[in-house]
Amino acid sequence: MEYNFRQIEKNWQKKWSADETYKVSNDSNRPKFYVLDMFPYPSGAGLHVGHPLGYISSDIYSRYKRLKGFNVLHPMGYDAFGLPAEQYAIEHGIHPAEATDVNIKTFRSQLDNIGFSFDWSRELRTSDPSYYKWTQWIFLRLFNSFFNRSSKKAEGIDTLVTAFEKEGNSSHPMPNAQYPIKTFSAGQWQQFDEVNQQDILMQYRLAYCGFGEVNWCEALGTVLANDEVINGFSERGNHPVVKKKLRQWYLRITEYADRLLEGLEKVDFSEAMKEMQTNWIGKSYGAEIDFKLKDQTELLRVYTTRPDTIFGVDFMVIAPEHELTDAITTPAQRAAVDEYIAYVKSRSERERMAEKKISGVDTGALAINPFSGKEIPVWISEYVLAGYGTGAIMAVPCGDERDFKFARHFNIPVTNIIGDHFNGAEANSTKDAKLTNSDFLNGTPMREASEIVIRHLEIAGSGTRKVNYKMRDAAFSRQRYWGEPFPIKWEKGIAIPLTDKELPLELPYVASYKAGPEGEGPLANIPAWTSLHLETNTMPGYAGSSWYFLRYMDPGNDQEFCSREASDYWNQVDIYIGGTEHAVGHLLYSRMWTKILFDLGHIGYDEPFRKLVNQGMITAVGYYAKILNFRTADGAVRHLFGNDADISSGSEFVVGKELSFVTDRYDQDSDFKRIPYAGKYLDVEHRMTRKAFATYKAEFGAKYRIENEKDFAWVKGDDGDDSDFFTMELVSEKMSKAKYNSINPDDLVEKYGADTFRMYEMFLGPVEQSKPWDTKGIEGVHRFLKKLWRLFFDENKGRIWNEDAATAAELKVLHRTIRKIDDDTERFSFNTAVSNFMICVNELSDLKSHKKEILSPLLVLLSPYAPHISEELWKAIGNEGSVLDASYPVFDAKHVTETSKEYPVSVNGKVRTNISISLSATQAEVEEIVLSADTVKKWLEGKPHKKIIYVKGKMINVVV
RNA sequence: CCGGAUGUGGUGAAAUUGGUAGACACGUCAGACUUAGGAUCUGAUGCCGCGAGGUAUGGGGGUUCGAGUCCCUCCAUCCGGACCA
Repeated sequence: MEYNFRQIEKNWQKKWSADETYKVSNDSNRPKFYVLDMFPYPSGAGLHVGHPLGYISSDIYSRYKRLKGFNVLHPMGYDAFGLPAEQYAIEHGIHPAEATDVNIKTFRSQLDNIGFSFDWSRELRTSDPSYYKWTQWIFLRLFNSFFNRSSKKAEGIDTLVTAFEKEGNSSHPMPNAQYPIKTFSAGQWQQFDEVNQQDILMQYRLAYCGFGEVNWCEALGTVLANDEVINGFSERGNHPVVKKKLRQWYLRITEYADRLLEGLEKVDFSEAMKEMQTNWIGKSYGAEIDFKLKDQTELLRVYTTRPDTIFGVDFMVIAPEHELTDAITTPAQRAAVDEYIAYVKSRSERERMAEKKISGVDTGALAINPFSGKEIPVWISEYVLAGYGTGAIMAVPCGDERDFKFARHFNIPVTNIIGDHFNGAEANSTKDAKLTNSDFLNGTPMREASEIVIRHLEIAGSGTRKVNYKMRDAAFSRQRYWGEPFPIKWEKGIAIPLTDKELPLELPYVASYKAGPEGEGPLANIPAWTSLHLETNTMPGYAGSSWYFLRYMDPGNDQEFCSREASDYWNQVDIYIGGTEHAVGHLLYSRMWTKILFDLGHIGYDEPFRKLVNQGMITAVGYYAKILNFRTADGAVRHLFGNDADISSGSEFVVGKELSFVTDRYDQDSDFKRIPYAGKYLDVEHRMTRKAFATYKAEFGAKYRIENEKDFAWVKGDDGDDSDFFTMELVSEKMSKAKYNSINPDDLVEKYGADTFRMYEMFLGPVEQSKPWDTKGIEGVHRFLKKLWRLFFDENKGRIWNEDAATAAELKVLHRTIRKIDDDTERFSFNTAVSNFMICVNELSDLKSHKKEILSPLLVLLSPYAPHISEELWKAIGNEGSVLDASYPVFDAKHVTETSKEYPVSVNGKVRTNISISLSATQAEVEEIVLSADTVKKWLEGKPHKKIIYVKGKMINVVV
């Protein structure tokens, strides 16, 4: 009887599915546990071996918790709406709905292949009307609420209207600093017409519509959120992104900045993750200072985090787009300023970011230092951004590098306010100096000075304490088709929300999803849609994923997004597993939505994820032809490095630019030639021989096109073709279908089985760590499972397991394993757990142990990792029921206690020998034994020992 | 430039609180069984050395009886964020 994993795995998968083994009830007297994976976007490429890493971890943990007596929720679904799906659809000429359907089928079959314990009866997809009905419903809650800054929580917009009617907006300051109306009284409110009133309310709503600079991506034909733009290019597709003013929907996430920061203290995320979110929110403390301008009535307001440096201000810089630029420019500087503004306008965002050239123009205006009365020139320069702070800065060159470079470039004199800390050659941003040249602050440590300055400013009325955030409100609309329609219609410029009864507002089926006539979404092309004045934008990808963890709790509910009973029972996600790439996007948005739903009383907690585990990325190995060895006409062997070597005339072969392996667009600019999946054809020195290359071509040639091989320079060795070779470079790179470097789990499951695959993925290393994929090592894990099998069955003899009583040695092995596996699993150390299984099976094999008493508990331990083989053997040795419902073995210390220990004995810190000593030995006894040992005597060389360090159960060290 | 993480054999990696560095595997080498093996089993395998022994966790320094682990400093790689005032 041999280990026929294909048969075994298929059988059990069928059985588990038929028995609904993984169906989870909301009604249980066992404690709950919620394990969630970040659900995938079902791409056309399917899963590669990197994806299941997190899923396997969560699956092991879920099964482990189940054995430990918990009612475990472990669901899976699909993030099916969004840009990538639509791009894919356009590229392949298929409707996104169909493409998504096909892709999901592929995903599902790949997932099923690995034997996960997902409760598929709870599957959801964000593009399903029964799901996005509730996304729209939550959107309406956001639309109909505002952030009350006094209570620091979301409240219904009707409370705000009541307040306006009674007292204007005196208790609820206008959140939008750019809005023309800042304050109004109850009387004024009554007199505004409806459009006006609605417009004001729009400034308060948590989901609001406004005009704003957005990240416009021409190639994708849409607006992107800040986190979807990387260095001026789209995250998806790497297309250029420009700033553009458009009517957009936004989420007022800035109001939640503080709550999002505070919340980080009560969740178990990695420090790195918290740091990333904190940086993204970018809270800074400082002051807004109003500078009077000489001969002008306007005030120039700046934001600074360093009010303590107020006496070091040598010039002011305002953004070229600043609203005061025009008004304050003196006639003498007019021409230069106009010219500079024209220059700035001609430059793209990208150019401005890329180039570090110092540029700027003096406006001729003079600002007046509120304390010293010093007159300070006001410049414009593109290094100051209109969008941050007030779009103007007070420049302190001795303490700020950019300011210093600017001052030096334009010969502006620098005031030193930090004494010895400033060397005149570069700025020093220290906070540890005592101030100099600072009037009443002279001698004050900088850290104390900020407070003093702010107090003085507030008394003088020329400044206020101010907290600033880097984070902007999140753009929440896309000019695209494949997303949730907004449940909003427009009448006379007023956004009217649909009623809950009108939901879902279904996405109409269209044959073509090209952009609308004026850059709007494709929905603008549908007369039936526009005639109802419905909003033509759709929601972004992160809408559906911001609350999906709640839907799993109560997936079929058509009355509510999730019943309060269900969300109270399952509560927060206990373990959330996914990649770091969602650190700022998805995680911040879902945390915000959770807080809003909590504030409005729909759920009972305001953080969605109690603990977050970030799985590392599995990288691929890329193979590049690096060194080519070739023979020239004069017979010399030469080495050609990549394709950048210049081949002198007279060589036997024409090599160089013509030499190439054309495989994909990524190698166009590379110095090396990519040869996909070359791994198993290389020898230890990463050399590809001519013979191996011929085999390679036979297998992959048709698939990946290898061109111009005739120009390839093979080295002729003395012993024939075998010694012809070229050397390849191996590099780590991201797995992607386009790079022809991804590995499909299906292939590995087919060859080794799901259990082997699962354990091997875990065996690679710690879950959180990124690591390269190398298929070679999988054999070792497969051998382990076969070896396990042989504890039960012999190829020839059949059954060899028996029901004899276990020996002390066997029990010791078992209980050591129980302790290790339990501990490792609990702390997500799955790689060491796999090692410990191997050690256990090796030891049992050495003991020739085939006893059910030992093997049964072992199978329970193993079942989270390798469920199929565990279930098969569990049944084969005559156990009742499923191993999945067995109870977890309990560690008993009495089986592993030792009476003596083989101590490493060191002399002066170097281990010289091992001596077995009873664990109950006293210090004096140990000293006597150690000193009488021959080896120790030898190393002491007759010298007296100074002292003997004896750490019970650990080691002994003799100090001379 | 700022922030975070990581540096251990040919490779993936262990070492939970400062206590025998390299567990467990891959690979390699040698051997056994076999018609054959890409099956299975046994042994060896950080480096130098015939050996005794020496030496070794990115480099340098420190604390300690004892450091991969703690402290200082420098270097390298990866990942984020970057004209953020």
